[in-house]
Amino acid sequence: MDHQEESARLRKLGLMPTIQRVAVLEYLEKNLVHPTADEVYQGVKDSFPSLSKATVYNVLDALKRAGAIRELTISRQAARYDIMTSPHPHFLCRVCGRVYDIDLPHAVQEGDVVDGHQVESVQTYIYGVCAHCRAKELKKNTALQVQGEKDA
Amino acid sequence: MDHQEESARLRKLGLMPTIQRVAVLEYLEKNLVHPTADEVYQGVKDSFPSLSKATVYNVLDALKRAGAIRELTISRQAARYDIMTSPHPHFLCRVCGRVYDIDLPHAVQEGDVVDGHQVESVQTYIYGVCAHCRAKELKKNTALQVQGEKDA
DNA sequence: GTGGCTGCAAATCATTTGCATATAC
DNA sequence: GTATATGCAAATGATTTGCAGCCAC
Repeated sequence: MDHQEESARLRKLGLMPTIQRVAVLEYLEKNLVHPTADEVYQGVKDSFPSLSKATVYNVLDALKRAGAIRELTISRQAARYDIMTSPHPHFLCRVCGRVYDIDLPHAVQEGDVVDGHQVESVQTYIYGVCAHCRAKELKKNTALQVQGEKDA
Repeated sequence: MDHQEESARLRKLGLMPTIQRVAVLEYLEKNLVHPTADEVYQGVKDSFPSLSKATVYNVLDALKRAGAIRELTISRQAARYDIMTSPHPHFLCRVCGRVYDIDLPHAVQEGDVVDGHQVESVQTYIYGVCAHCRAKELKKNTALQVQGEKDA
């Protein structure tokens, strides 16, 4: 795998294409599950053992300020990162902790003015139980109910 | 000031009406600027010097789980707290750091199901420059422009 | 060359935790 | 009296910072 594409992308963003930046960008392109800084670090370190976590934070910050990625504060515990695409809501499952992309428009758009405030970016975070975990809970409850009927 | 009202409210929420809980609830009712845990602590401590910050965190967590307040993760630095009202977006000014309430409906409502995911709560965070800071920047730019014209 | 980046370790700071004491009922 | 909450101090964990050495240009 050559990294020409990522290098060119970084140059266009006005960022020096260091090996670390290429590696982080590549990781984010291949892992669209909204990883935390630590997950990026763990993932990239495999193929790049000398990588420092401080560098991961530096790179993520540079990419964020260059507009290549978005930072999600959907969870209080740790920021998550997402390759920049058209703005869309995110869903955090309180059971499994996964973050899903939601394909809906925001009510407010970047560039709008609301109540006199200039809008530069928008994030919508939705919290609840995801389809996957709902199905599991349903199955468990059905099993319990069957058990209860046997007991009765 | 009696605290009968807050005590009754706490009881209804299923929470023991301790002095600390009454004080925190009262503070939140009077300070609708979305304070951080530390701001609540500093504010309440004035009239209640023995208060511990751990207790503030405990109380905020109890109120949150009882559904009396909402926790905002609009900023990565610290959570902010808001007396529970009908859901509405919040705006964080990157210049002054203030958080404003925005009177608009969410695209997704609590209780909805989106992509099979059960929605329990929704937060919309809007980032940019607030009306107040925009006005200030405009004034400064105008002054600079006038200065530039003098220089020319 | 040299300015910007990386890597390391230490510092920071919000939040959590353990536990002895105090309080609400 | 007992279960629950508080207060203190120490622990945790994400993020930041300082700084010496390294790399891209």
